[in-house]
Amino acid sequence: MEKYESNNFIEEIVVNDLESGKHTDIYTRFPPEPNGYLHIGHSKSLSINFGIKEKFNGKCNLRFDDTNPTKEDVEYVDSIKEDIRWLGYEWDEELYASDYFGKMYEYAVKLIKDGKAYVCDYSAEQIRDTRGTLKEPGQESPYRNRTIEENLALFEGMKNGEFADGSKVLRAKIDMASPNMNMRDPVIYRVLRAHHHRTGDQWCIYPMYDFAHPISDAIEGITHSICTLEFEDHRPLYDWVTEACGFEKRPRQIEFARLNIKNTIMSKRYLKKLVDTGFVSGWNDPRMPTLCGMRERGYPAEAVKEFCSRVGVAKANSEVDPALLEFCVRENLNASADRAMVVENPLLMIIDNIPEGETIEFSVVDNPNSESSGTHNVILEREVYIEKTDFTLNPPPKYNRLVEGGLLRLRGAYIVRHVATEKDANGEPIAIHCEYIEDSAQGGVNAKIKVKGTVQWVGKNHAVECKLYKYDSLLKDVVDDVTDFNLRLNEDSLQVVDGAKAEPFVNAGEFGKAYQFMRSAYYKKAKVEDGKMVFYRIVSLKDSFNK
RNA sequence: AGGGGUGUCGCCAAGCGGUAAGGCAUCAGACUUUGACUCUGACAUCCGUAGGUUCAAAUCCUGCCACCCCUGCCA
Repeated sequence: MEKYESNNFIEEIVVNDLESGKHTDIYTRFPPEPNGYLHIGHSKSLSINFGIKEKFNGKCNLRFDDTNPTKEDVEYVDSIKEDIRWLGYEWDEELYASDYFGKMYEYAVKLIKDGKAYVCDYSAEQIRDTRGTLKEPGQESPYRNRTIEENLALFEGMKNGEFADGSKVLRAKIDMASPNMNMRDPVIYRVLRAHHHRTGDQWCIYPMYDFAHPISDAIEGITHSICTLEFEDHRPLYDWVTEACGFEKRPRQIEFARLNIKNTIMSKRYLKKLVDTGFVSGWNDPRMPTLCGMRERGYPAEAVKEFCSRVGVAKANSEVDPALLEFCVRENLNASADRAMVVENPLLMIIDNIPEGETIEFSVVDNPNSESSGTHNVILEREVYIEKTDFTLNPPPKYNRLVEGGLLRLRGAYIVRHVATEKDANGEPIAIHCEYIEDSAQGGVNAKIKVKGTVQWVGKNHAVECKLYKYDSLLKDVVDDVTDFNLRLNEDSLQVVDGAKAEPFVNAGEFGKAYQFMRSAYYKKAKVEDGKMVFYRIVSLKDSFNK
């Protein structure tokens, strides 16, 4: 038998079950309720469930937990499928809890016949009032000892629409004195006249999660039912249901700590509110921690998966540093993103020994970190822009860019020597004069001259102006008061981008591509706005100078 | 008459009685036609805490402390 090494406690359980012969085939499932979009937190569950499928050559179903029609919608099932595909996971079967409504009804009837469930006429309030408290036992319902025949007739009446919403429920007959609140005769079916996105108006009773989930798992032959920590208390009920229903092969529920990221909103309720109130443009707004938001922002799917893998799986509540996610994004983009030059705060540089109107073309690699990289041409001319911060009259210690009389390499082109500075009334530089050094381009005899620094630049007449959206993620403290969001949206309109790289951007097919703007950040081409290209910042580069 | 969980470096996380892996972050240095990347080095005498068992404990036992979850006809 193949030897497996487990990376976390869940995989360890799986390995043990394989080695002990308890299971020969592993089956997991990802069970979202279609009531919202998937966010980065879900990717951890995805990573665990599909990770086990892939690692142990097993199967994993996508099953929508659609037992509460009042909250669910097809819009959500479509988006969930799209996001899972984006991550590159392939589910074996696409199923819905609602597929089993018929079977679940039958199992409920079986429970009644076995004396393990009863119809209760209590109102929701009465049930609450008799449930007891954390420290005191509950009281048994007066309907608890109805005859099997009566229960059967009443339950069928519930199904047939003879009773008003909320007037009757089916309860499991377990133990009103249990210290576990979930075992105090939990409701397993309620009367609810709501249109279901799949079964329409066929049903007016719907099973509760605690009843539907274990049955769905068991029917599908799930071996390991992985969920989050808050369901630990439900495990006895989960086991009770599969046992009472008489399943031969009973799945094992395993719980792990959900993913939290420092300063990041993960609550579906808040995210929905942000969307509904129009504070963001939609679920896929690039500031959102949703998978589609991150996709829109330019995060590579592989980076998200790598992040989940680095976070690990355990049972301790934790908050992961968002820097880890950004690291994974940078790591991925560093290998894949083409480089482009951009100047955000331009300072005019006049290269005196290039005649007016003359241009010099240089070929530069798109991505020096990639062996299969293509090249593109950049055009040097008499007047170019460099970043304001790349020249200073008063260099601080360790400053290695341009100073008066100093040398500087224009990336991909020549080394230039500073000769003069034009200043405004306040003594601030408004333009600098330089001379390029002959034969200092790559391969030239003077190319090896040592210069302190290399900077990006754009030709004045060959640059394209675009817009940069420097989105920051929505911050948690921002939504503490939902009426007063501060969205941290910064829009910088700037002089940009070396023309050679910019031209093709207007072709639709080029959108979505990520670039590293030299010495600033990774950006993604997003759209055209007011005739200008719009870039979203994906993530910043590490910058040890600006610290 | 409460129950169920968790506590190992700033943030995650291995560890399963034999004397504290790894990653992120941080700091220092090297390299560099991106102050990026890469590379090198530093970074827990200590594992919530107090006792106990043992030749030996983060790992076993006992008490205590802290935090999380549970009183939906939500999932």
